[in-house]
Amino acid sequence: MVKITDVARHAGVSPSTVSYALSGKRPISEETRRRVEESARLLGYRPHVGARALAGRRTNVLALVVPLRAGINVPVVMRFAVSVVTTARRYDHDVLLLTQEEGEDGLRRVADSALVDALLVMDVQLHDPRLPLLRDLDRPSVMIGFPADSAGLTCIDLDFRAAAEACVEHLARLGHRVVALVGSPPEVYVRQTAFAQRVVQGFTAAADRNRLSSAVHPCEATPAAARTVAEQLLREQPALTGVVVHNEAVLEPLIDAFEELGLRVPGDLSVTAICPDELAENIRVPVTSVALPSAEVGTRAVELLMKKLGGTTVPEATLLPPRMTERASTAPRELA
Amino acid sequence: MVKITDVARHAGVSPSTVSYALSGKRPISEETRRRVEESARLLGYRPHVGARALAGRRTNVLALVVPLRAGINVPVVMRFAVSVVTTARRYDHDVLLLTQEEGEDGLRRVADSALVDALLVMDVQLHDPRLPLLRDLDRPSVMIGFPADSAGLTCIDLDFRAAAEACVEHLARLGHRVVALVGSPPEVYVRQTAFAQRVVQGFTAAADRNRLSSAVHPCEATPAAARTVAEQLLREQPALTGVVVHNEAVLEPLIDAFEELGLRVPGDLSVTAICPDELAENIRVPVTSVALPSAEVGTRAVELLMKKLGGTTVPEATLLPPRMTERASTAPRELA
DNA sequence: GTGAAAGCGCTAACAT
DNA sequence: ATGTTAGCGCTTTCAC
Repeated sequence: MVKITDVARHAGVSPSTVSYALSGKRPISEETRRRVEESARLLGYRPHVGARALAGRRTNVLALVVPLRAGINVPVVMRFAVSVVTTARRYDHDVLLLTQEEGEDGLRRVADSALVDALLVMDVQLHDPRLPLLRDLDRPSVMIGFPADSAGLTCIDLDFRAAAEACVEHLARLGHRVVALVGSPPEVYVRQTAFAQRVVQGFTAAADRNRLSSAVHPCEATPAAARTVAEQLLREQPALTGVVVHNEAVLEPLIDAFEELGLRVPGDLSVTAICPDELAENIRVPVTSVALPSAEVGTRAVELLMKKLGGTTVPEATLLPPRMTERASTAPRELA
Repeated sequence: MVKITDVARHAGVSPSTVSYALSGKRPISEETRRRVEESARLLGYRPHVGARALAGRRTNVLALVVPLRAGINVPVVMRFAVSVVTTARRYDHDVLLLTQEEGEDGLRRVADSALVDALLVMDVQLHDPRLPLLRDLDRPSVMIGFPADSAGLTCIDLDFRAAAEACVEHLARLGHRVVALVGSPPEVYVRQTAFAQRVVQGFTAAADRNRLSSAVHPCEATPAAARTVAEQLLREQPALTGVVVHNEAVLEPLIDAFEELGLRVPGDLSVTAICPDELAENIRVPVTSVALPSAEVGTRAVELLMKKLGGTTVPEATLLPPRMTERASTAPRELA
């Protein structure tokens, strides 16, 4: 293993000069800096992270806590994780993967043992048991999602309320007067996940504002449930012509079910969704949707964390504005 | 921060005794051990991993390299990753997440900087550029998948050849005489991923052994491609009654396509697959399948790594035997 | 602008 | 069975 003293000897300077030349934490003559960098490169020097952590109280490692519970969308989590790792690397940081299962103990463990400098927590619940811990921890953290009380925390997410409103406004502009929201599985609401509730709030508010008749239906993540909901919708709202779907798993089955029930999309029924673009684009009828920007959230979250590590204060709440793409699933209401 | 000297003072022993009592690396009187553990618990002592790594040359962190390229199945990767993290925790280890993108540099970086003790590499190619590095590294590693030459490496994977054979044997036993394999997207073969080729070999060998007429078709991961392949199959092998699918993305679309072309599954056509059980169970026609045991592979891979870290020699190759579950998609051939 | 030297908290070899 | 102590490789005063 090549260490800092090796580089120092090779460059003809002292170890501390190597350290400073490489970190830039104090002025070094251009000439020395060059020689040191050259030597480090030549010898393939990699600072021992343990030693660095011990002396400098920095590991350059971030913790990422991923959920693995029912109702979460795996590709979304994965995309998010990859974007976190990629962005972290741009800031010369690595990422330690923790599962939700480890809970508060896991967070405390990696923080107290100085394994990580900062934490990124996904899938935050309205009354998340980890919040007090995260507030107290001496290490900065960023949460993906919003709890009921986000004071003292840094949170980021898609503006789900605005996303739902955008969907409804779009349908209203197309002349639709009776709309429904097909939402997440019931357990998501029971768990009190903020984003699901915000979608409902945005949906309802926008529907009321536009004087639309509206209804909300949670839906299990199975094709059978989609079919059931479709039938129920037509029974309870016979004049229904606009649907907002916030449930990746049933988007396609739902459209199938509607068509099997004799409704053409978008001829008889306009469908919009809040889902990853990738999904919206690749189903039989490409769906007008508000994107779930997992990659962007990941990038932004890491950037927030880096600012906090650097001592900069960052806004407590970051809401990413919805971005809607019109596709083949929405059309003006056909007047009977 | 509470450190080992704090615990030592509290327990009335020396720091080294605390270290030994906690690690069990030398005999400690029952009485002392108990006192030390009690003090550690009471004070909430967490060894500083940096200090431990520096002194003990062990970080208790594993690197996991995940693929993120075209043609890989995201939920499978995620399930695998979660099982790796969970198993690693059972051995008191954490997991650092690396992306394939970082390539050899990434591996060298985390190894040289003593960030990790060992490496787990997914999605190994037949002629993987990382192999020489992994052979040379002073740190143990385990690969998921098999390269062309696995000498000197530790590899583990489902026995894909046996899996394909099991599918064909199953069809043969049911009386089918003309069979086809719908395989991975062409790029997977071009990349020379071993498992795809082994499936082809197993399929062909078993078909020949049973004197079945057979054909192999790569297939893009889109419903349109599935449709095209289905049509092509019926055109080129009009007597086709058995299909093996090794391509998660098109399993359901393919069955849909066959039925739209007038073939009932399993009435006219028996379908088997090599895919995650979760997928096989949850499509319209539950499919007889050989499971893709991502979670088991993850667990076993970590166990192998732990043995290697402990100095035990482990077999170079571990092939998990296929496990087939019969479902609704296969039936005896109807004699016309 | 650069160097010398004191630790950071832990483990393990060396004592007893 | 336990204690003493010398580092592990780095960062960061403190000195010049």
